[in-house]
Amino acid sequence: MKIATYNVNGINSRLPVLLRWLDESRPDVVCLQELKAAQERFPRAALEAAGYGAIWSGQKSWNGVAILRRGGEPIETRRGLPGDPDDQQSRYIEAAIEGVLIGCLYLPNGNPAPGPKFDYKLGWLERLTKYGRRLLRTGAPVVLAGDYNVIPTDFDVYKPERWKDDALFLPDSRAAFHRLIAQGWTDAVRHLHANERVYTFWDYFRNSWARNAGIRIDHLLLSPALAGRLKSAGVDREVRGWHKSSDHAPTWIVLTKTRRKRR
DNA sequence: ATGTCAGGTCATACCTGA
Repeated sequence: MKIATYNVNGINSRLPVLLRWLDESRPDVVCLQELKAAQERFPRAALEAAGYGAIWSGQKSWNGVAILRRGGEPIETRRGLPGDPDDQQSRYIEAAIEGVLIGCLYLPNGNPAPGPKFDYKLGWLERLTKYGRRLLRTGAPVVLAGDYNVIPTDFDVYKPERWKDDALFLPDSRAAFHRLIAQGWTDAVRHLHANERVYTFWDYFRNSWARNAGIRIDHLLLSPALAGRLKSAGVDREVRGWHKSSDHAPTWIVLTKTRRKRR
């Protein structure tokens, strides 16, 4: 089973890129972030024609998350992260697909820091950590996939000095992310590519893509029940170079099938 | 400090968020 996460940065304006990538990469499950589309403006028909069922949580102008499933409909298990009933931003949606619980998240950017946006980011990360503990206690196979807006280490950024005051790289953000990981999650891409430079985002400024001035902020975290099934992981970085591409590239894992029980 | 996008609007020129 191939599971991908992709911050599309506007699903309607990037639709040709998304459809081309789905056709070429054929993931079984896709977590999308930054739809930037109201609920009724989600391109359901185009995705259905491409062979994908979908659930989504839209929002006008900003945010928005979706889960796609090839050849069927995802079974929705949750929408919205618990812990703050006043949070109106569409940043979390979850589904059960072929025995795996798929959490799709778009963590707040948090800039400028310090400030209310940074506080919101740290609060969101704390809520995610609390919820993550709940998920782990169930013992279920879980993937938490999405745009975390956190650069975990110096090795995940082309030039750490440039990002030292950024909300994606500040010590508070990294410490909170590492507390989440320390619960027992496996950072799938880093686990299989421990000594490789891997980036998932290249911003539109400063010719970043051509210079490979990237950062790694899109992550797939696996619960212990799933870590043993991790077969491969990677980034479809060429997609970032396509015409009218998002500033992120699709990031994916492949899980081995569950072994059939003997009778 | 700069720079590039997309969405949105008291719209064809700015603002915001990223």
